[in-house]
Parts: sequence; C-alpha cells; structure tokens
Amino acid sequence: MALRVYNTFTGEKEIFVPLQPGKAGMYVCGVTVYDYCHIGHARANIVFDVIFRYLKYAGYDVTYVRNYTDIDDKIINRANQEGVDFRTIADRYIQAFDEDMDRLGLEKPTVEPKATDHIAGIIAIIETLVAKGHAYESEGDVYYAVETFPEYLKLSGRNLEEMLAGARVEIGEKKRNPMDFALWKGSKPGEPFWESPWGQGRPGWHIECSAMSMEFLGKTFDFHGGGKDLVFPHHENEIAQSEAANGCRFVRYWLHNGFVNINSEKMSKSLGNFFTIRTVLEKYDPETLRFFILSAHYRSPIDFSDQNLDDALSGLERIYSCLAALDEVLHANPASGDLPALETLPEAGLELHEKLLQAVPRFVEAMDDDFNTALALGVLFETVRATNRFLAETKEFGPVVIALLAHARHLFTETGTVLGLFGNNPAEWLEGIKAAKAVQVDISAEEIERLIVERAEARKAKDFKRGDEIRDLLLEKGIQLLDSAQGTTWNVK
RNA sequence: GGCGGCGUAGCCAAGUGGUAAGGCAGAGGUCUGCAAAACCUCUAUUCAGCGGUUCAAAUCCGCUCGCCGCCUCCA
Repeated sequence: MALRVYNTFTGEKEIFVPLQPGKAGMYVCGVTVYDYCHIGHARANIVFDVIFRYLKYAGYDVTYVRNYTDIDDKIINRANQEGVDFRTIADRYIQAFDEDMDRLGLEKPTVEPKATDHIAGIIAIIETLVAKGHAYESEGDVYYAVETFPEYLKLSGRNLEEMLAGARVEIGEKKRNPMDFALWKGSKPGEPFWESPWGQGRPGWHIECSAMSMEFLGKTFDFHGGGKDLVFPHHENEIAQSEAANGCRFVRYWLHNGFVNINSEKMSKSLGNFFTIRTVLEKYDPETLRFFILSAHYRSPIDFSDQNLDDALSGLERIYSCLAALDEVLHANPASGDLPALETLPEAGLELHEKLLQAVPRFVEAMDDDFNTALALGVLFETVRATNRFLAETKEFGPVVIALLAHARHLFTETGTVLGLFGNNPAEWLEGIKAAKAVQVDISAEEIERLIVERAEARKAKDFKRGDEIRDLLLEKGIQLLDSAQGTTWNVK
C-alpha cells in the first residue's frame, strides 16, 4: 500500500501524492540559535530525519530544507547579556546544533538556510503583502492584517472572534487588530538591522520560513513539519503570509511531532524541566537516545526518564548482540548467493527464512503507515529472535546457512539506513557500552582480568568453591562473568 | 473558558470494526560443575468506567472519571 501521512490540516491520514511525480519537497522549522538544544529538539530533528530518509528509501528525489533562525529577540537579548554581537551568539549555537545533530546520527538536509541570508526575499514578500493590502506599516513596523485573510486559523481550527475575546491577547497600539502579527520590526538603537522600505529593522519570526521555503521549494510544496507547538501561531502565520502573497496553496501535508515529556509534563524552557542533548549524551549513548525516540510513534507524547532510557538501551543491546553474533559467523565464513531455497534449509532455518521474506514488506508497510517506527522496530525484534534461535540450534555453517545469515544481516543494514540505526560495528558498539558502564563500577578492568585468570586456574584445579567465590565477588561489584568455550568474558550488569 | 489529544500487562509501546505485535522487567525449563548469555515456555478472557450501535468493538457513538497539550516565546 502507498505511503499514508497524517495531515494536521485535515486531521486525517492521507495517501501521499507528490506535487511532482518522483519528487518530494520538505521544509522543517529549525531552531532559534540562542542556546543549546534540548531533547525536545532532538526528537523533532530525529523524527524528520527518519522521514527524510524514508522518503528517499521509497524512491523519491527529496529536497529537504531545514532553517536556522539566526535573528530574533532572544538572540539579541543573549548577545546583550554577554556584551557581544548577535552574530557571535548565532554562530556559536549553529555550531553547537550541528555537533549535536551529528552525534545523533542525523543526515544533512539538502539545504540549511539562515534567515539573515534571505533578507531580500523576506522584504519582497512583505512588499507584496503591503501592495495587496494584507499588511500595513505602522511606526517603522509592518504588521499582517489577519482580518484580510478569511482562512486565517484554518490549520489550528480556531476562531478569530473567540481568540479576540480571550483576555490574554495584549493590544499593541501599533496594531489595528490585536491578532495582527509583525512581519518587520523597526530596530531600536544598538540593535542589529537591515535597510528596508520601512526603515532600518529586522524580520519578524514567521516571515523567514515563508521566504526560505519559497526560495528552495517553490510557492507550493509537499511537506512542512515541526513540533506540535508550532501549529499556532507560527505555521498559521506562515500560511497567511505565503498564501496571501502567492495566491496559491502553500503546503500540501502538514506534519507535527509530539512532545518529549518529563513526568508526563511537557519539557520546556519556561518550565525549566529540560535536559540539553549534550547533558543527556554524557550519560547515554547517542544511538540509545535515537532508538528510544523511535520506539514510539512520532505524534505520541514520549516520557523521558532514566528508566525508559535504560530499557531502550537493553533493547538496543539485544539487537547489537545479535548482529555481533551474525558478524562473527559471517566474518569466518564468506557469504555468497541468494536467499536459499526452502527445501535446502535445515529445519531450524525455516522460520528465519520465512521471517526474512516478510521482514522488508512488513517494515515498509509500517513506515508507509504514517512513519510507524515503533511497529517497524517490532518487526526487527521478531527477526532478532528468529535469528538467535537459528544461531543457537545451528552447529554447521555450510553455504546455505551462511547465505541465510547474510540475508538476516543485510536486513538490519538496509532498515538501519532508514532509521539511522545499527550503523556502528556491533562488537565495537557493545564494547563501548561495556566500557561506559565499567566507568561507573568500583573495580578496574585489570583487576577483573586478574580475578578471571585466578578463577580459571581454580576451576581447572576443580576448586569450584574458590571459583564461585570470585564470581560472586565480581557480581557483587556489578560484574557478570560469561563463560564460553573460547574462555571467559565479562559484562557490567 | 475555547479547541485538541491521551488513558492497552509491573514498566514502555503497536494495534482505529473481525477476536490483543514487540521491547524491558519477572517466573519456570534447556544448557552449565554452579551460574551468566542464548534458546524454549509462561505472564492482559482483556484494552479507564458506564451505556449504545453491530453478527462482531480496544477500535464507531454518547456520557462519566483521570491525565496532558495549544490558546504567550517554544521542537
């Protein structure tokens, strides 16, 4: 079945029909660069990274635009606090954002425009809006007159009269209607500015997205995404600006991701209950964070907690352990050929064979259904179990068996490309997790190794009492021993 | 107050009309000198509650309870 996406605009899942066959245009609101990103930003960006990857996987030629808002009141405030230029602040946090996204395994969007590089385009749209009577100049500011756009609030399903009746809307003297919003703000002394037909000033918050999306994707394009909190006013205002200026439909499918919660409450700057990405990554592996985020549907709220991250890590370890086992076998036995015919498989391989045949179609079906990554991961876990079972029961690794295992391995490589997961060398990744855990343990690796040797000697001498003593001692310190034919390894519990 | 969402096992989480995926945790078993890992089996007669529609409801409708979001900068 074809790709279906939930469109905020209609409130329904719709079959995706691209504007131009074989192509997809996507604009996602980026960050305002005045501080480090928190995990809410991580979620939004990871979610749209996966959507970008999946659209490409599905065969579309995708143009993905994600902007940096590098001029804004908050940036100016921050610059004033530090006594530096706004550019210094913006550049610092653009770099920080790039580092964070890179660590989280995000692909680079096709274009990452900055608002300040598009002032001319912004001014051009505002001029058009003024000329068409949708905007007016007022003491150096330019405002959008919401009453001139009958479809205003159609995205968020609100009612202008009722919103006006709400006491929380502050009436600015410069505005004709309290709901009008700024397209251009005249600059105060000492503030950064650009020359414009209305004097020196800077763009309002929403207009940059109208300008940049039009520049790179055209007047009408396929997807526009962002966090749920952007529906109003940001996206609503973008629609008003773009559609009034261009006289045509702005966005065809609106996608909005759910929040990251802390104790079931929205994480936000104002509540002060946020964690920055870098803080979280001091404690957790970036792929674990990514895996955690993808373990829920992108529109659902997701609760961030140590417990949930630990569970995610356990799940990811299960997958990587399976991949490490596969790689070990495949490394020792060169793979070749296609998926073997059923009748040539040993009994234990039938289930795996069947799972592998279904895996990609099921994965695709899950992703086609509004990017259901949680379901998709479920499919992969089923394959892990089938693989483990087969591995546990297989003694001889003939060409047929190897071909089957190679296909299992390939499944994870292929789906991992879409999800941005499993890209690490499994053995190395597991080793890294182990090392990270080992740091928190009150015993050195050398000491552990020494005790393992001592235990081996004791066991060789059939001194199981001493051997068990050592094992229990280590277990007490959180070290779990794993005996195998090749010797003893250890893990941090 | 207006608009919207959610409530599925101890925890996380899919499933939106056809008889409850998956993960974590837990219990028993196989393996093991004993363990661990892995594997096998088990763990929701039931989807917040109460009514209704239907041959059939976690899924649709109504009401109730609880939680959350947007309405102000916010991913």
